[in-house]
Amino acid sequence: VVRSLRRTLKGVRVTAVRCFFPPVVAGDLRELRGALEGRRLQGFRRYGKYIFLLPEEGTPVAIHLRMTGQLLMAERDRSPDKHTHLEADLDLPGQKLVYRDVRKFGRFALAAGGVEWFVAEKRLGPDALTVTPAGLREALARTARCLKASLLDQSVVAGLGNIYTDEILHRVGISPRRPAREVREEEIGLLCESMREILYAAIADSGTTISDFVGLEGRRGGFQFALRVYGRKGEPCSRCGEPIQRSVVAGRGTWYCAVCQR
DNA sequence: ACTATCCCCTGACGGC
DNA sequence: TGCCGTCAGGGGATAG
Repeated sequence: VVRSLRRTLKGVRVTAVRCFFPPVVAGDLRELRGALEGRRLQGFRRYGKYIFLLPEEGTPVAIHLRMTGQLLMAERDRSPDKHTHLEADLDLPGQKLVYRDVRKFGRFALAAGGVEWFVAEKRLGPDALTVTPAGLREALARTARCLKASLLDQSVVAGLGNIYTDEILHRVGISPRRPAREVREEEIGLLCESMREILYAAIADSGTTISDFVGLEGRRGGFQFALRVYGRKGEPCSRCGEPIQRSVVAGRGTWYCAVCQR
């Protein structure tokens, strides 16, 4: 999404912001409008699951899509549907930026002290694309939780959700139930590599669409067809052929191979 | 201090 | 056909 925002909206000015569902803005809507209206969007960043819009000389805007949030380019004269909660008019002829969210979990917030401040405030750990074994080792060593619960904890590593965590654990051959502190040194290195491999492959495929995710142009991702375990209960493991299992780990549906993952 | 659980919210789906 | 219960999951709040 951030890559698309850069291609489409770099240097574009926001001319007006309309909100149709106030809770989508965490904080004051007037302040959000103040941060965006009349300003050019000069940059876009991502940290973990957060997207940051960086207006010229202004306060960054943090966006979390949660489960079903969508940022979309739309025609200016198109009227908002029941799931559209926020719109930004742009100085692009005939276009606007739309935020839709069926389940209303997603949020816009002001990062008043800047991106780094926001990341610290939210207690986010190292980003999953740049985390080093040293950075992961410490967090895993001092917890009593299982590995899957730790990887889903955004203060341990920022950016992994349920789907990618299952895929990463299958790729490195570790059980989601393994106590985090019992993950060996060389396995921590493999975990870090695997995060990058899975996430970059998913990005190259424009994301994973189980139900709602679409990119800025409204197109579904393609990585759901490359998933090895998530949602594939009973299908043969891509590595050993044994049926994929499903159970609940860390309160989440969890798919894994009981033979390959120990 | 750390961990587990509940809750938000809507649509899809299964059972009757 | 329609009604009801359950499930999906990110993260904040709350309980233990």
